[in-house]
Amino acid sequence: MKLASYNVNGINGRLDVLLRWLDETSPDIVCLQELKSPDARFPERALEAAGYNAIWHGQKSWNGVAILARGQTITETRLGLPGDPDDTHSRYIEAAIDGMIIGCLYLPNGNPAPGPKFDYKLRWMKRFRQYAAELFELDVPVALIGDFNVMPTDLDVYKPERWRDDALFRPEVRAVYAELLADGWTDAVRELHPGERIYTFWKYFRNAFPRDAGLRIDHFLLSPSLRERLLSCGVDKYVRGWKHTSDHAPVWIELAD
DNA sequence: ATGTCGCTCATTGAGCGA
Repeated sequence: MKLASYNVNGINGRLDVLLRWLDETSPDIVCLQELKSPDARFPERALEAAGYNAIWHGQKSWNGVAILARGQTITETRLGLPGDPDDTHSRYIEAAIDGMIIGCLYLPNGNPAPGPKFDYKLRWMKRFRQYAAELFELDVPVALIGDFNVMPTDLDVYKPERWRDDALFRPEVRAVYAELLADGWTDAVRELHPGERIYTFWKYFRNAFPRDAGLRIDHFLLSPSLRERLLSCGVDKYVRGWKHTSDHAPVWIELAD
């Protein structure tokens, strides 16, 4: 069973890229971020024609998350991250699929830091950690998947010294990510490849992709029972080289059935 | 500071967030 994460950076603007990738790689479950689409414009029929059921939480212009499943029932278990009724951003959606809980997240970027956007990011992360702990206690298989907008360590940045003050790499942010790991969650990609430079995002400007000036910010956090089933992982880096592509590449993990 | 995108509102370009 293959689970994937893909920040599409506009699901309607890049629908051709998404459909081509789905057709070529056939992941079983897909978490999408940055739909940049209101609910009414989510391309439900095109995805259905490609063989995928879907649930989504859209928003005009920004944010937006969705979960796709190929030939499997998706039972929505949550829309929106709990802990702040005033939070209007569409950044979390969750479902039960095939005996697992799949949480799909688009964590706030937080730039510029310091500032109100960075404060929101930190608050969101703390809410997320608290909620993740509740899921952890349920003792069911859980995967928390998406664009975390966090590089966990120096190994996850092409040039760490240039990113020290950025909201994706500041110590406060990495500390919360480290606390998630200390809580018992496993970073699936780092678990399988502890010493390897792996990137999932390359900026559009300054020729970042050809220079491989990348960041690893798209992650899979696994509960203990899913960690035991983890077989392999990868980044579909070639997709980042396609015309009209997102600034992220799809990332995937394979679990034993 | 810069760079390059998609989206929106409202006209062919500006502002925003990333």
